[in-house]
Amino acid sequence: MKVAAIGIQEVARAAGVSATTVSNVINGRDAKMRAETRDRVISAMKAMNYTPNALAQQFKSGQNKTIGLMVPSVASPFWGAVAHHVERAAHLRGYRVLIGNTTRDHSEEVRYGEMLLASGVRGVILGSAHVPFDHFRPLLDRGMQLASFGGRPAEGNDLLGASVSVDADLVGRLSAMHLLGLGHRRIAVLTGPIRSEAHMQRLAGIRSALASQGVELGEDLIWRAQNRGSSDDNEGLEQGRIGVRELLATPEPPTAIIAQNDIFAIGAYAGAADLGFSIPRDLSIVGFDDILFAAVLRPGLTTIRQSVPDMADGIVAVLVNQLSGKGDAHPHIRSTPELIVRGSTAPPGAANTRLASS
Amino acid sequence: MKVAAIGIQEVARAAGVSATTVSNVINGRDAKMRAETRDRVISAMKAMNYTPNALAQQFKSGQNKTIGLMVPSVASPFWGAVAHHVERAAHLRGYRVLIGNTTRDHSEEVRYGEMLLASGVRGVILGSAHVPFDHFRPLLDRGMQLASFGGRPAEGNDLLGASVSVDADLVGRLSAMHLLGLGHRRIAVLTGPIRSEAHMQRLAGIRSALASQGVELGEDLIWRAQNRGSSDDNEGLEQGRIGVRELLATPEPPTAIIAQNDIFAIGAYAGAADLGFSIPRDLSIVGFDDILFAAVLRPGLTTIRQSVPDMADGIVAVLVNQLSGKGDAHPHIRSTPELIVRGSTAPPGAANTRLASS
DNA sequence: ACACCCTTGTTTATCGATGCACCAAAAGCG
DNA sequence: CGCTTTTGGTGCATCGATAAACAAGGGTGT
Repeated sequence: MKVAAIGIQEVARAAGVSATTVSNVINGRDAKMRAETRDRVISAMKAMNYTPNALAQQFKSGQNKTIGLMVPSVASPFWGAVAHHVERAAHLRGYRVLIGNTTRDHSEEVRYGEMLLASGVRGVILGSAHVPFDHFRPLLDRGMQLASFGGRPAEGNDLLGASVSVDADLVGRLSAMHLLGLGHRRIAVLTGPIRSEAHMQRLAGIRSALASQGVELGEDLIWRAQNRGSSDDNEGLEQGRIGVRELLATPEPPTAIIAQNDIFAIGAYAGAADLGFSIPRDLSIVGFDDILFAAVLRPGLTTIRQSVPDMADGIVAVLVNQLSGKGDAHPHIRSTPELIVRGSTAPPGAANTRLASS
Repeated sequence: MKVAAIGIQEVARAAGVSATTVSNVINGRDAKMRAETRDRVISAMKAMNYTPNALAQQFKSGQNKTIGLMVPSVASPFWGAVAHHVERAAHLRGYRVLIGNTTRDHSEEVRYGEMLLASGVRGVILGSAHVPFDHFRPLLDRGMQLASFGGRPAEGNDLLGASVSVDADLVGRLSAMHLLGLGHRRIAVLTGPIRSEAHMQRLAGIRSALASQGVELGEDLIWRAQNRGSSDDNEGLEQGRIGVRELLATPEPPTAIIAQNDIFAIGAYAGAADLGFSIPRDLSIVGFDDILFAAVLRPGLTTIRQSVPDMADGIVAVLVNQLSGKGDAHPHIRSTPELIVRGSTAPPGAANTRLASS
């Protein structure tokens, strides 16, 4: 069963030096030996096809070149893309990525965090930050570095090592301004049960943009999904569908909808179609994230893009930096959102005439 | 910098026993001690909030409760879903999952495999199996177990520890039979550059189903994407779009298309729309995988579902079994595909009359 | 009464890489 | 020439958990 492991000892023997010298070669401490000796060791390593046992290195150093990534679900297009780019960025820096689907469940998050800590992982990137982070405090006390992708809570800043997020207020403004510019006045918001800081800020951005045109966002125009158990982020599809149907069934339905994200927006497409509403003629929809499918839908989804590759690379860079001890205290990377106009938004049309049908 | 680690020694001291006894408690060797002693140790562990250092355990045993997962890209809806369910299944069995995006590149696969091996990972699940597997032989020789998700090459069976795949021949048959049943006779195939065994079998299934009705699948009706560099599995979208346009621009365009997977199929929706073809009136489309979006598209995508949760759970179960030394030699799990009929397929319509427009 | 075994532990060696203390030989130096 | 310093290494302890070998006390069969 046991595989014949080629260790540093065997290499040392083959090269006629001590294990320490081989170790020095591996770690590039060239000043510690003659060039001739180093070459001899290197060729011995090559000949034996030797790779240092990473497990032993990590064990000895206590440092683990691995970062943990917690996302609601990698099956979600958005978080899947995040995972992809985080892995790429980490790989580039010699780090591995352990992935965990936590379905936004606090106890899952903690369990997974414990496992990571026990495995020597000291840096974790947290997708979809929850407010508050208090359940992570025990982990942090034991030396874990926490980085957040997509939000930083107003309170509990001290818990977070680093974070990257899009300017949520601006996201809200961009979506609202775009719709206002098209002439919409009755604008609804379709959102999930998540109450993160980012969500609040986005809502605030929407509100202030609307207010600048004298439009108010009444509570009746905010549809919030109920939280139901296994939030694997794809149920947004169904929630968006339900939400838009309820919004459109009101006496005075909105002419435009700002969706929590593209998944909700795509659900909204289906919900609107269920009621015979045509997009964008009867209803304009703005999403968020710009997932791959946004461009392929018919009509194309107007959405606010967050640059996942940049954000992923940024947060990984900062986290890796911190893990090697040279980071700032609490860096925050702010990414700029971008409005992508496609076919799902247009000036308000004949929505009122269609109302009777429902 | 160094975090005060609570080790087995500290617990032993606190409980007034030896480290070995604590180890025995951890590993449930209850017969080795009195119940009273065990309880004392357990409460000491609780009091000190002790977790065994997984790194040390792995280092000692050489066994690593981690499995590697190589997929073309987790950003792809299908592989994202696979990653999700593999992670769940592994987590359930106490395993972690290291993820790697290999973009179907051989040297990336090998590099990642080397990294895994150095980290003590002995079991790897390979998404989208490439033929042949020879580049993995050096890894296998050093004790790595390879499992394949989605295909098993005809040759090189000995390299593969385990595999799970859908009955590809049946997939082909199901798609073709469905279209034949609707009355289609001119059926095209839209496929990527990948030449895996599964693809061959699927094509064979299509061919034999068509042949049973006296229909032939000419080479002019098989559109193959060119391979271009970074195959991150989402370019299928663009490829499907291009492919369908080329197919529809021929003198005698097909009335139905079988796409390599749902991504290609969605691309085909866009391509058909580009040319003014309406689905399913002018063109029927059958996909493969049944990704989440298949149900949300307008019209819904008729597709062949592979049960990702079952397959993921199956392959993880087998692999974990093998890693603990009690597995069969080369088990293969075969999953049954299922035809999901939605709105993208219908009897052939007025396609010929539209032909002039292009 | 003596050999033998079972229970309930303890001591010791080990996995592979690494940091620290140490040391022999060569080189500099007044 | 006797002294220190530099060069180019070697040997040993160590990280935390664990398997193997061993031991002390008590019962048991003959």
